[in-house]
Amino acid sequence: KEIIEEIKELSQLNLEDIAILAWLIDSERKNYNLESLTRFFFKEKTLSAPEDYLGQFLNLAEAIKIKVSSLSLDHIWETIEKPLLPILAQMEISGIFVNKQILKHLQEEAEKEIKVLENKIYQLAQKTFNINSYQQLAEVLFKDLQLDVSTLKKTRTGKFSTDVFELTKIKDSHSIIPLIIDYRQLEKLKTAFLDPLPQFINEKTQRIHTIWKQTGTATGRLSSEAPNLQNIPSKGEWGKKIRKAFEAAPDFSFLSLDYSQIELRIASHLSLDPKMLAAFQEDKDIHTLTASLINNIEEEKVTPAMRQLAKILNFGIIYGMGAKALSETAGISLKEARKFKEEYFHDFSGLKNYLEHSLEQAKKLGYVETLFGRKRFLPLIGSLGQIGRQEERIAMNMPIQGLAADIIKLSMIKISDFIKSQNLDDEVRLILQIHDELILEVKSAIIKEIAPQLKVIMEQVMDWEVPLKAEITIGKNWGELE
DNA sequence: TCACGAGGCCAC
DNA sequence: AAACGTGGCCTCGTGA
Ligand SMILES: Nc1nc2c(ncn2[C@H]2C[C@H](O)[C@@H](COP(=O)(O)OP(=O)(O)OP(=O)(O)O)O2)c(=O)[nH]1
Ligand SMILES: [Mn+2]
Ligand SMILES: [Mn+2]
Repeated sequence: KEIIEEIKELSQLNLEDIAILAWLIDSERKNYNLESLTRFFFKEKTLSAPEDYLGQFLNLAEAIKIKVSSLSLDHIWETIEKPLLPILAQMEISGIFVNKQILKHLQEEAEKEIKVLENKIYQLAQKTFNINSYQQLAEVLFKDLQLDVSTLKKTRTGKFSTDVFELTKIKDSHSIIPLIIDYRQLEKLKTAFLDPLPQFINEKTQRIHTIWKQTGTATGRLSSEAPNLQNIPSKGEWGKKIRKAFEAAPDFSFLSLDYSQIELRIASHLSLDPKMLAAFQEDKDIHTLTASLINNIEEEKVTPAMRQLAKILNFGIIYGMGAKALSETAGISLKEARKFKEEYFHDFSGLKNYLEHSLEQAKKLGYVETLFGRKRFLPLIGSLGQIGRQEERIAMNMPIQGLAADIIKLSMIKISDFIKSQNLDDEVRLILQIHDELILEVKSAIIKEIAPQLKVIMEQVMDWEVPLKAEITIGKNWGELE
């Protein structure tokens, strides 16, 4: 501890700062602790004797500073990551209230439903087995019940896949299949959310305090762990039920602001694609447009589920999805998928050119970067085969996903400054960041007045031709935002 | 008892 | 599962 304090004073950096700087240099590492960083930056040496630690750490901090500035990463550090750090620390301290009784109730409800499904499955299988074991499940389906395997994909280790997509393909061949699909979903919600979440509730605060990881991704996004609050279920009846357990404090409400079609808007700005820019100038919704084209219906008839699927298609196509995957995801023929992609990039030819430009830059320089200079190195991009191809897709994705991350981080900083400047610390708190969405806890009495101001901050953060748009929703709990 | 890969699935 | 990408975390099976 003493040593750490000394390091702080001498280098003007603390351990967290060093980790973040190292992450800016090399964003794909698992680990940014001092041991592994020392090994990385002074390749031949390992940690020396304890009495040399201080000197070694100072050397490390110095080496990292030099590297940061040679890669021009100072800007992103000074303007984004450094001011963000205390904001994340405050968000951890704030936490979010979770209603234990609701969770417990849902847990029991899920358990009952799971038991019922379990028994029906055993009956149809005429034996009991562990449904959670896909090996045992595959044996029951394909040996005992003799279900047709001819259409089924194999996993990469050569076994028959039993994932939802494959099960759905054969769902009409036996009444056990739909039950297994339902079982899987409920079991997932129970084991991944309902069971563990109560454990994370802090006794003193009755709130969950996630860990916000500032060095957790290769693109600049945040991640959240213990528990991950960025993947709480949102779809369907159960998603809503679970989110309802996250409640605003008495006299407070949740305010959510989610950027509309964010990576598409960013892509239009970066590519200057005339059609895509025009679409956003006219406040069009490209996810909805894609849904209407795929389903052959009017945009007014597009359901939320259809729009969600179209979202996957839009980003999938942009980031290099193949025609085969497109056809299966969209539920269209291979021929139609090929045609859809062709027309997509014909319509958005400026986008296509931009993506190719990203690829060229990556091949030439060995890295890609965002508008703010956040970098991701791609040492294998020239190589033949699967890994080379994968890095090509990364090269197309990172400058866009990474810029989206830069943008929302800037918004967080501006919103935090706004809260401070207006002396609203007791009335407005940042609670969650979910990649392109901020959730705040705001005194109900002033929320109507605050919401549009925060919306403006988020929408004006970039000063671009293409409008950024943030959608406001408000509610007493996370499941009932309107 | 623990660590790890595989398979799987939740979110953006 | 796949020529979309970014994560975290669950269970199972296996091997120390
Ligand atoms: N590559 C990829 N990126 C995704 C996917 N889903 C979400 N994202 C990224 C791109 C989105 O712009 C961003 C935010 O997700 P949202 O669910 O908020 O979607 P988006 O903002 O596009 O539409 P929205 O108007 O908010 O419904 O996350 C996906 O399936 N693939
Ligand atoms: Mn969005
Ligand atoms: Mn979102």
